[in-house]
Amino acid sequence: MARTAAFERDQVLTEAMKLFWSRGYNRTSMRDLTQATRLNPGSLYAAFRNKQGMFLESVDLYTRALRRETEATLGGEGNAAARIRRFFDNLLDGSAHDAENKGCLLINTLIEAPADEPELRRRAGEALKYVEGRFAEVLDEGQGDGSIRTVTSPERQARLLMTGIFGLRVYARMPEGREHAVEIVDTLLQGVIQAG
Amino acid sequence: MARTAAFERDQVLTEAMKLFWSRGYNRTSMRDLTQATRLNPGSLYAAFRNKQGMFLESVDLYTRALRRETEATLGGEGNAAARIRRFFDNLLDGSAHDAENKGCLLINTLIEAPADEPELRRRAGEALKYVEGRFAEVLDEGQGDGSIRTVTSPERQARLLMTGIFGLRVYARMPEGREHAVEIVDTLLQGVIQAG
DNA sequence: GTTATAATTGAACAAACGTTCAACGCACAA
DNA sequence: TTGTGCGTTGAACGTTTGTTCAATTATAAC
Repeated sequence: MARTAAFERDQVLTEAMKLFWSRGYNRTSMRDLTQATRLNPGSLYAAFRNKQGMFLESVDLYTRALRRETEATLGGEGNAAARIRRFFDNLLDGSAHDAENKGCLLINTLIEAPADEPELRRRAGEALKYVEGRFAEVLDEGQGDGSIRTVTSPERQARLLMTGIFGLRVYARMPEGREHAVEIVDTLLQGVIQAG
Repeated sequence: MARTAAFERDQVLTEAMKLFWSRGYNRTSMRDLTQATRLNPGSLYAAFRNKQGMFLESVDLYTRALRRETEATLGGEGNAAARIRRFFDNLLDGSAHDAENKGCLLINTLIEAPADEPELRRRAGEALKYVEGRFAEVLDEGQGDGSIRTVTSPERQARLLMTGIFGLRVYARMPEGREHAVEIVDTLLQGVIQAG
């Protein structure tokens, strides 16, 4: 019936996502996106409607990757404390290898997205809420198996850990901030993981 | 000798700062700034060199206010724990009255400022480092008077509290995030303030 | 009042922005 | 082989961006 698309949608979105991630939404121009994807404006607009459409799908792509990573660390072997430890070790590892210091796309979006574009915030927030929910589940399990402190509810602990992650990503942007990342995580987890 | 300026510099900067604060650097245009300040482009450029100059001075203005607030809460009456509590109560109060949910200009800048403009990050980071330093002093005092836990060094505790503040400002951007602000602060301070 | 100096004005600039669209090209169904 | 439908092309659009500057106005010093 018709001509077939000459590009891989996810491949294009990956390039777009990398740009949005390192430069933010506002500082990423359509010109940048056409160059990075090697697609002409018309093709991009046909496939993604407009710049915001590209961004939303980029965020979705990022979110899927985040969920995979979350399952890979919070799921699997070990007791609850060990798995949470694994999640944070993975976070620290990623941050240490982030030469550009891009941080987390969702958190950046939460801060950068304008108040009059609530859809962006909503999506980013929702994706992060998922991580919080998984934290709460694992913490609850940990309060059962004795690896997690029981002075505070799993939900409150989950919110504290999320706050810790958010704070870490901001702290990492300060001069020499990343040098303290490991230590901050240790202090944070001390308050949640059962000593001994 | 010459004509005198017809505007109050700090008054103009206050308007500029409010704009940068609520809309961010990139989404605030020179046109917005001329309208808000009722000054023509030429006057603004004569007084502040360019847009970045206006922003830097706006950040300075904000920083001065932050320092005053920090002294007003961390200084003054009460033991160390009470003063830190006062700082966070003030933070929560300000956040609750922030109808636009603007958050903190310095933290927003740390996230929004591009990697190729390190001066912005440097200044914002420095201003926040000052607060961290004051935290460390008060915490050290508190470890002496028994109001602050001694399991962790004051410097580490200070970094944890800063991370908590940063995290709170991100958490506040999530849907319904602000509803948990008070509770998150409580959980955070539990780990630092001596129980009893 | 005159003059020197600086502040103010606002139109105008080039560049960059997001977006559109008529023309063209390719692949599939018939 | 041909026709149809959709993907592709890239020049061009109208705005908006940050910034400049010659002309004008106001003030302080004399």
